[in-house]
Amino acid sequence: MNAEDTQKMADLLKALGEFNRLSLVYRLCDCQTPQNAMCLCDCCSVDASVVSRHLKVLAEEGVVQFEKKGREKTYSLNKSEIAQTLRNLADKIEGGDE
Amino acid sequence: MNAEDTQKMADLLKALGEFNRLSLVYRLCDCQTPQNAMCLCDCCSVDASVVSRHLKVLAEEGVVQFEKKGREKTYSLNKSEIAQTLRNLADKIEGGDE
DNA sequence: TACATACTTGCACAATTATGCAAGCATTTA
DNA sequence: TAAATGCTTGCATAATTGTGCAAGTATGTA
Repeated sequence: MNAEDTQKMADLLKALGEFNRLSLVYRLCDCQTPQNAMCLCDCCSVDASVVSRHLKVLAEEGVVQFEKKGREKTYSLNKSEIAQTLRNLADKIEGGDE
Repeated sequence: MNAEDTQKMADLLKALGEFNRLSLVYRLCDCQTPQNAMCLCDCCSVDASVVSRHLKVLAEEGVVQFEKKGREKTYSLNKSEIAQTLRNLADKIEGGDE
């Protein structure tokens, strides 16, 4: 495993490894439709600006994607991509590629 | 998902989400036998004291386990447990439990 | 006993991070 | 146009984190 890929994986895990960000991810798990940021604010008891920044981190790491709709931004999980990445890590840890 | 479980999962992901710690995990992936800390030092270019502290974090989160052997400590990955936890997260994200 | 090896711990420090508040921008509505 | 809504950004701050060095402990060896 080269350093670049290791860093990328670490960055993803770090993005997921914060309480409020993970809460946002869990919240999005339960939504069938994309949600705007104000709606997502409900799941963590922090300022809206904080939620905005956490969503930005998640978007930068490819965990969520968003669409701009008027003055709203609607977010959804990149479910299959993130799930696949986590499963690949699980496989590697369990020794599936040796 | 309750707050306690969310925090626990976030703590695990945070433990994995740092470059040198993830490097240690990857290194242990490739070892068939438990490795001592000095050997593990090779995979990250930081002081031995730093490796010691990272291994402590990984042990606290249950990522690795160790055995004391004389003046050495030999570390190994909790492969199946961590792999299972990551797969559960992947399943949840992909919506497998709805 | 003296020394070497394997690790841990205390201290200091720089860098990063999470946060709230206030002010900003963009868009929609009255 | 004025006001409301949804979100972002700048600033300040407290807390956390990663790191190296030096000194410590514990165990093995000469």
